[in-house]
Amino acid sequence: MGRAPCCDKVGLKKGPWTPEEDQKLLAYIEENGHGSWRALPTKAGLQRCGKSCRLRWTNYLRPDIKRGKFTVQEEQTIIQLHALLGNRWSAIATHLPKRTDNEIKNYWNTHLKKRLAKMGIDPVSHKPKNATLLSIDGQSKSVANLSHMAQWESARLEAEARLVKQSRLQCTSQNTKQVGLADQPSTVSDKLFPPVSGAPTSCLDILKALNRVWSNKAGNGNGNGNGDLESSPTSTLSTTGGVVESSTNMFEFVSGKSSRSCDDGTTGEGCDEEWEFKAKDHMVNSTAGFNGINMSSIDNNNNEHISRGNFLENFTDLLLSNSGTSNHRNVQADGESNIGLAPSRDNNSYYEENNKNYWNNILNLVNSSLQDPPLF
DNA sequence: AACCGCGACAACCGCTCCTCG
DNA sequence: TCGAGGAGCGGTTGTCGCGGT
Repeated sequence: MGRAPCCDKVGLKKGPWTPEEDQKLLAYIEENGHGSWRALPTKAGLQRCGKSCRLRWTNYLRPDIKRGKFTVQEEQTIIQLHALLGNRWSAIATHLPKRTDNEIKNYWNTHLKKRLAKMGIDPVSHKPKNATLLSIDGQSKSVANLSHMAQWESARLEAEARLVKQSRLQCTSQNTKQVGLADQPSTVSDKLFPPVSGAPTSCLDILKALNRVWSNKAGNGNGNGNGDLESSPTSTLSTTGGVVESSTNMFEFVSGKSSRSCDDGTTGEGCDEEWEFKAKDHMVNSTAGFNGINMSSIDNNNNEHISRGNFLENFTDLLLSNSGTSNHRNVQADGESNIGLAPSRDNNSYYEENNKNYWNNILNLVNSSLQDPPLF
C-alpha cells in the first residue's frame, strides 16, 4: 500500500534552499519553463525533489509574489473568505493577489486564528464560542444557509481559480517561455460554472444571483418560495438567468441610507450605506432559509449599491480593538460601530449582535467582490 | 554569556484529484 | 473503463531569530 515517492529520495537534498540553488532553479525556469516538475531537478542540476522545486518556485521564487506584512484589507479578506470557504487556502489565495496559499495559511495559523480566538470567535466556525445562544433566534440556521451558499461559492471559486491560473500561465509564458501548463476546466464546478467568454470573470456571481432573486422576492412581497436552500445544490439555480428557487422567511438584512459621508478613503464607492439586521418574528415553516436577504440595495434600475467603506472601517476597528487583551468598545445606536464589543450588555445580546454583524460583514464582503473587478 | 521558550515562516509529507495512455 | 503517474492541496514539522531569565 502507498504510492512510490515522487522521486528517488536517495541523495536528494532537503531543508532550506541555498541562494545557489535558488539561482539555478530561477535561471532554469526563466529559460525553459518548469515543464515536468519531476524532470526539472535533473535538467536544472539540482539535487532536489521535483516537488520541493515546485514548492520553492510557487511559494518563494515566483516573480509575482508579494512579500511582507499583510495589510488590514488583506487580513479581513482572509478572515471573511475563510468563514465562507474554510481551510481552502488555494481558493482563498485566488482572491489575494500576489499572496500564496502557503503564506496565507501560515498567516492564518500564526496570527488571525489566535486573534479571532481572543475575540471569542471560534476560528473554525466563525461563530461565537458560546454558539448555543444562537439557536434562540434561528441564527444558527442562517449560518447553515451561509454554509449552503458557501458550497456554491466554493464550486465557483474552484472554477475561477483555474481560470486565474490559466491566465497567469498565459501571461507568464509570454515572459518566461513557460509552456504547456494551462489547466483545462475539468471539474464538476467548471462544468457548472463555465467561463463566459468576452466578459470579465465576475467573482461570486452565484451569490449575486441569489441576492438578486432574494431581493426581488423581498421587494414584490412574493417571498414564500418553496425551494429549500439547504437541500443541496439541486436547488434550481441559474447563473445566466439568475433563477433561484428558495426559500422561507426567517430574517432579513436591510440596507439603509445614512447621511454620513464616506471617510474611509478606501474605495469611494457606495459608502454611505449602513446595515441593520431585522430578525423576522416568525418562521413560516420549519424549513430553514431566508427570504428577504438584501446583501446589497438595489435601486429602481436594478443597480446594486454595496456598502464597503463602512465595513472596512468597522472591520479595521474590530481587528485593531481586539488585538489587545481587553480593549472593548461601545456599541453605537446607529450601527456605526456595532461590530465592536459591548461590555455593558448581557452575553446573549452581545454575542447575538456580534454574530449577526460578523455574518453581515461576510455578506458585505461577498457583495463587494461583485463590484470589484477581478483581482488578476 | 548561556539557556530556554516562543513566534514566525519555510519546507516537508501524505493524501487526493486530475490527466492520459 | 481503469490504473499509473504527475500535480496540487492542506496539515504538520523543522528551523531560525528574538526576547526574557
